[in-house]
Amino acid sequence: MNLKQFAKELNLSISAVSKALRDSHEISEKTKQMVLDKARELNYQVNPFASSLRKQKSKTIAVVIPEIDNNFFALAIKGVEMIAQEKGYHVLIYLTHEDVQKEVSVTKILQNGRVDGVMISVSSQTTDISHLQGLKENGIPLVFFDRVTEKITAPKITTDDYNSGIKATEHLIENGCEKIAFLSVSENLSISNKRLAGYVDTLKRNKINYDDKLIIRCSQNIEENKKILKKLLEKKIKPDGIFASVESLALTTYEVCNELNIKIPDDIKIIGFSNLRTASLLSPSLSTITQPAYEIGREAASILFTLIEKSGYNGIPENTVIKSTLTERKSTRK
Amino acid sequence: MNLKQFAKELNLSISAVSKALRDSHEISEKTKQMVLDKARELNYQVNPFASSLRKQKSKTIAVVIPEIDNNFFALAIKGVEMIAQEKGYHVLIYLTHEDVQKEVSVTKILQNGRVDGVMISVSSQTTDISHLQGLKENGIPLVFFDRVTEKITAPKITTDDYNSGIKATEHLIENGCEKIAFLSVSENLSISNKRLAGYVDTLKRNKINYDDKLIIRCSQNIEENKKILKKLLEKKIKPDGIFASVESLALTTYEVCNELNIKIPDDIKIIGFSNLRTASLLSPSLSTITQPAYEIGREAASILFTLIEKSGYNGIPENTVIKSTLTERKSTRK
DNA sequence: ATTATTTGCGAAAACGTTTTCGTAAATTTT
DNA sequence: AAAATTTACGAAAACGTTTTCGCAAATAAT
Repeated sequence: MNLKQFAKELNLSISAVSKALRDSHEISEKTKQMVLDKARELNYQVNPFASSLRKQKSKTIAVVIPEIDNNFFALAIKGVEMIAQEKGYHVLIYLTHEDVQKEVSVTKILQNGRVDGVMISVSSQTTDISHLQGLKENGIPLVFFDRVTEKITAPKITTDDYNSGIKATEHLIENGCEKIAFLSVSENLSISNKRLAGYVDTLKRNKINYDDKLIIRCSQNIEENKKILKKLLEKKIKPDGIFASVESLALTTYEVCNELNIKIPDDIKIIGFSNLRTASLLSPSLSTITQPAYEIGREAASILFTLIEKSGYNGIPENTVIKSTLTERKSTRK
Repeated sequence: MNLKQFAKELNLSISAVSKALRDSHEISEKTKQMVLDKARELNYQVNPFASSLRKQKSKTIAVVIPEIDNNFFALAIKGVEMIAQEKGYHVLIYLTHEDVQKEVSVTKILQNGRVDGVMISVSSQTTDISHLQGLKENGIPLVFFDRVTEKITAPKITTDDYNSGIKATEHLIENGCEKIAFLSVSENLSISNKRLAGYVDTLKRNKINYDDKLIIRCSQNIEENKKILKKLLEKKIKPDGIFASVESLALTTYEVCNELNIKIPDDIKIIGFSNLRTASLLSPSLSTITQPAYEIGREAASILFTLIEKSGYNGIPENTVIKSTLTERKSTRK
């Protein structure tokens, strides 16, 4: 069913029907009503491709994320989708699996106008950002969330990572830790580095000397990380505190401690970034820094939509920071 | 950058360039190479809307799910996205939040050809399925996964829910339970009913008399469920075993047991469907039926793509069942 | 050396909208 | 009552592809 047939049914012109459907003032109320009624009767839906082609607008955004089986990103998407649905937008999902190559190929594909805007949380391997610059050059609005990069000017929605790094480290120190390991995923991830900076500065302020053997670079692979952590925890001078900069690493630490029979929190205390509902049900319950993932998704989407709809509008802050919260549980108890 | 400008640069016709890009045999190898080189140089990308409009194909599928902050669905999407990326398809996500109305409006929107196919896991409130029938009538291939409905003919990918219901119930009985509650989310959800049927039949086979006060209908709301479960567990004749038919209910049970100081597994044993990585880290570790979510996503996507690409092909089974696995942990220990 | 066939390309017609512009008829203003 | 304006609609030109046809030139077959 297309406009041509539709128009014929009503003995109207294609343009009249089109205008009526878009509630144009050029069409009388009477015919508008007639058209609307007929549209309902025929279950007429405009062809999105014809419409997008003509209007040069897709009413679609893309969300590019490194992984989805991670409550943080799942919740962020939930937030995005909520706003998108309100605004009548469609949401395309692309997973990069932490692979820059995939990130590059995805952004290339998105340059052709398929989407009106892009939200991205960069992969942990991303250093060169020319592919993202490419999007901007093609006039496609871009918003970063959580995993941002300083190298490009665009709205960025994050949590207070530096501050959270401080809070987590202070929390461990207050509970008696003196030798705190920082588990990181990548040296070129802004969130990792900011959290690390908070950790380093807090050690300094507490006159604990910084030992770079305690900055543990982990990988994306759980089994590999287990090996790395086993090596760390089997040392005779093993750390007495662990600050996991991402959820997965906190869990891996738990698993390794179980295997090595290391008691949390007696032998070692753990705090980690996490959005797990089960944090409080773990054995022992896990002290966490929780990011407001859903709100981040909503906020990022809102900003993207104003970017799309009010091009030229200058009131959008480059950085939006939403605070995360520290929840103290048994894994850090004295 | 469009074909017209592109063609002018090479002093070729639009059609020649278009054909060259699609590797047509009508074009000589020499000019094909020239066109391909130029395409790379100019970073030419075909306009997806013009192409879709002309070809009546969108290279896009939709995934409609009730929620995303649930590891099962997150993993399923991961599987779908993997296959889609291999096949060069795009993936649109729609969340219904267990709301039929949203499901109906989403499927209406999808009827206009925006997507080449739809994958859906129906909301727990869905009973009338005319909106899904509508998709089929519009010639849009449809595949169900996990939450299927018998009322419509279409490929369905599920786990062996009936069998899993049996396994879980038997496991509880073997470990000494005699009064097993079944926590259900919805009376009109096939998975819920099949799991329930397995439970009922197993009780019968073990000569345990069935008590319909032990079939607990829960809601989507965590707080409400807490109230319901508290009421159940505060009874003097409270159950000695819980079979949670979805992940969220197992966790709520844990939370309520903590609040009421009921000891798992001594006072009550729990088994639940779940894809949580943290199942083994809970206190106590949770015995689970784990569904191969990722594989379900992959399989459902694969089937959808053959449906799309080989229309008329009859070799697709109406039902594909992928087994789930029972993992025994401490929450059901004797 | 003709005729038949193949090769390589271009013109033009879709695909289904949206939007500009033109223009009768209806209405308002002088 | 004539002129000016407004109202309500239609014709037609985009939007950027893909694909069918047509047709020269090149090659192959007689």
